[in-house]
This record gives sequence, C-alpha cells and structure tokens, in this order.
Amino acid sequence: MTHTDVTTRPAELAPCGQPDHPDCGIRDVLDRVGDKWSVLVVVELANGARRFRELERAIDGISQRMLTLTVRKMERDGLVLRTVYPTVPAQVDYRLTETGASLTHLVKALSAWSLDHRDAIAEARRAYDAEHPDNEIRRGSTPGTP
Amino acid sequence: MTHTDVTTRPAELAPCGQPDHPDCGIRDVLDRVGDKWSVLVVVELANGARRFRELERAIDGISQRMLTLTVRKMERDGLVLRTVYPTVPAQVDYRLTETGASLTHLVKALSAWSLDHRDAIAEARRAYDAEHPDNEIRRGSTPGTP
DNA sequence: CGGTATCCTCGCAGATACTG
DNA sequence: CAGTATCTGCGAGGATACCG
Repeated sequence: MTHTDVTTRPAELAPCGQPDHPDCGIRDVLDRVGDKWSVLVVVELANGARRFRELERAIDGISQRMLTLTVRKMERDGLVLRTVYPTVPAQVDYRLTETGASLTHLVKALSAWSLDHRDAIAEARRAYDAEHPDNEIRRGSTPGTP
Repeated sequence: MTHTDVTTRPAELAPCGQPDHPDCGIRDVLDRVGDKWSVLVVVELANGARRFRELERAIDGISQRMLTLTVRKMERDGLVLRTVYPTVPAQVDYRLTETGASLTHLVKALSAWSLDHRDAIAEARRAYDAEHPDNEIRRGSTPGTP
C-alpha cells in the first residue's frame, strides 16, 4: 500500500516520528540537508556555479574533506551537478540542479525567518538565563564560558 | 498571518559562510533547529500542546535525555512554552510560542519539498550508485537500523 | 509522570600528507 | 587545482539508574 495520500492537510501537519506512519518527509530532508555544510553549499551555489576552491573559500571553517563529502553526497542526491574540465590543473565546477535550485527557496525562507526572529530569540535567551542562572543548557550560545 | 514570503524571488542570497560578513542567519537557524529532534518537536506541537510523555511517544527513537535537552533548548530560545501543573504525579505540557509557531510554516515547506522531490532523489541515487559502484558515500541512506 | 545524573560508545569531523 | 587516504579526538547522543 503506497500511501501516496499527500492529502494536503490544510491546518495539520502529518505525523512524522512514527515508525508505522512512513513519516512526513522531514527526517529525509534533514538527513539530506540538515547539516550546515549542505545548506551553506546551497547558499553559495544559489548565486551561480562555483569551483571547488571557491566553495572552500566562501564557506568559512569547512575542511577540504567535509566539502568533498558534502558536495559528493549532494551530487549523489541529484542536488548539485559536478562538471570536470580536463584542463591541465584540473578544474571542476559545481552548480545546482533543478532539484537543488528548488532548495534555495527554502533556504531563503530559513534565512528570512532567522533574521526575523533573531533578536526575539536573543531576548528570550537572556530572560531564560536570568531566571535560570544555574542552568547549563547554554548549548549554541554564550561563547565566553569555558 | 503569513509573513515569510517563500514565493518571492528577490535577488541574491547574502553570503553566509564569511566571518567578516555577519552572515545571513542560516548558521543561526541551523544551530537552533538544525537537528532533527527540534524539528520533530515543532511538527508535533504544531498540532497542539503535548505532554512530555506524548512527545516522547510521538517522536520515535528519541531518548528521554534528548527530548529533555531539545525541549529545554527550545524553551530557552522562546520557541516553546513549558507549563507545569502541580498535580500529584507532576504534569507538564509544552506548546509552541508565537515564534515557535512561525516555524511550522517552514517545516511544512520542508516537508512539502521532501515529498515533492523524494523520488527524484531516490532515482538520482540509484543512477549515481550504478555509475559509481565502488564509491562508499552511502551516507544518509541504507536505512536498516533497528 | 517528568525529569536529572552518569557512564560509555561510535561516528563525525579536523588535521595532515600524498596524488593526478 | 581538486581531490583521496589515514589517524585521531571529541562530544553528541543512547542506555541506565535514580529522585520529587
């Protein structure tokens, strides 16, 4: 039985975490582009084709290895197209496929959301930290606490 | 209210990976909800308030620890609201805040994207694997994990 | 029920070195 | 330039046990 019933639930979101329900696809998409590197590659390539080095430089902090892995995985998933030019000092460029390009969409929405709620979140954090001074949940922020 | 204009194709995406550019917020948002658990919590809470146990049951595979951590982090970020009822066998429920609710939007878009491109990706994978039988990039697939 | 505290593992990711 | 290969660590996250 294929539950091809994408039944576009207007208000509700299909259950996702269940093993019996196949899931709403969230887990898939997160496994695919849930890591920051993939997303940042999409961001870079959203503005046009880039060569390996260009990507490496554009994405601060990524290691050669991770870039290779990321870009390979994305190639395999059909999100990026890899083109090798047999020049002397080998040249390769990457560009988004149709499928990959459709992601820029989501990435932009994500970016917009972040920008939109960034200070609300910062504020919420401050409030929380003020009320829970002992709490050590500080994952993802407050750098100066070694 | 829909405020995140997902459909507009404005211009270019701001550079993100740079240390000198502040960044487009992508890294922030990924640090915040980039992990699958957070997203799945959003998905569950999108359909209404849930108690701890309910969340735990709804999100298959999550450990108690991770649920606590995830939900705490989200509380701190002002994405979920935690309410404790001082009943005898303590009762707590979680619901999305305004900010958190604005995420359901993105999550739905993510879900839609996944559903929409799921088989294209599966196909791309098969094609890739056929052409690269030696390659061991199989990260993100080969589900057989009990 | 709704957590916290502890331990322990395994795999992701960084650094480094070598090749075509 | 554009990778591949290898070693290693570190820490996210699962399992378990125990409290209010």
